[in-house]
Amino acid sequence: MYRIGELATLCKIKTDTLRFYDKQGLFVPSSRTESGYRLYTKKDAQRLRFILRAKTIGFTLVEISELLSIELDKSNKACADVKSLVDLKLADISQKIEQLHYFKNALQQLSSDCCGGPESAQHCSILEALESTSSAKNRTNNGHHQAHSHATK
Amino acid sequence: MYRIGELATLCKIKTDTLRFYDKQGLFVPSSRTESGYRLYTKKDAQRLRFILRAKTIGFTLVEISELLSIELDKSNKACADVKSLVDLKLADISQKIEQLHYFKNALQQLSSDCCGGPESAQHCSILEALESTSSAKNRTNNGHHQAHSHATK
DNA sequence: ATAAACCTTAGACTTAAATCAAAGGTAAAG
DNA sequence: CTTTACCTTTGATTTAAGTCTAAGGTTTAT
Ligand SMILES: [Zn+2]
Ligand SMILES: [Zn+2]
Ligand SMILES: [Zn+2]
Ligand SMILES: [Zn+2]
Repeated sequence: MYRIGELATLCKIKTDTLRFYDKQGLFVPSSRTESGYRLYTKKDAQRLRFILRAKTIGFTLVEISELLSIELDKSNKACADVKSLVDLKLADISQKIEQLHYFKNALQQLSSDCCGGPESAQHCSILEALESTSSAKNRTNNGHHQAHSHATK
Repeated sequence: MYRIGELATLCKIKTDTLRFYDKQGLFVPSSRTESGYRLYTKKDAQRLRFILRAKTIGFTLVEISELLSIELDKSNKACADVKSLVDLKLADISQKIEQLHYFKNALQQLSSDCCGGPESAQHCSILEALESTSSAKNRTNNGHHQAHSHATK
């Protein structure tokens, strides 16, 4: 059983945040002491870690709530409902990953095309890199130094 | 040459947003009419699309500015500068992707364990997993339908 | 000539997710 | 017994990225 301060330091967040989550109904301690102290179990801590992970990945608190709150309604919900919600998020994430990959490829192309030397970067273009990855353009010449003149002065 | 309203509708954003970006120095029209109307070229539009794409991926406007400043400044920058900045962003992105993958896997695990049927979610594996968040649970039995009674009634 | 689109500055409001502070307590630990 | 941790409520402030409104004016299009 953790008390609010313990859990907070354990998860590197503020007690304020935990009280905030509590008030929002997002993360309610599974019990209280007689005197009202919040008591969190290890399971609570795991749930919190789940929440925090979800957060760092870009889920909003509302979305996280949604996921967690199906739990409360579960006798009225079908497996289909639950699964579809998860699958929606899954599609979301997949798309984001895809877009990030697209970006990453473009930047990687740019980086590998760039000699990294002290000369002017006139011909290094992020926009062009992104354009070219989107349209699979003429990447025939062997990269940057063909386009660059500075390397072969 | 687009005027602010044209570009806005073209990219499905508000003119307000464009003026905002202008004021922030993030996205300045490449010219103005004599009378002061903003004029955007096709290149501007391209730049804007870049910005919007970057935004949906989760870059902040500041980060996007950084990315673009590489572009604007490039004649004053050396290849080394460009490359190091790009590589920094690359690391960023890679980390983001990694995190997203982590979460995707978690969701996929949940999703694939659920029958997705019309029955009560009372014993839905997804909810059970969220309840306990013990991701490494007894995954020995072949998943959801062992736990469920509804599938084999 | 009138409406629609644009210009400016300036400030208020919004949402999300906190964070901070203050007031006025109770409980737990050394 | 006193300090520290906790409780409550309320309200202010923060950051990001806009959005909205208003006032007062100019330009463009029909
Ligand atoms: Zn280069
Ligand atoms: Zn070079
Ligand atoms: Zn099922
Ligand atoms: Zn299920």
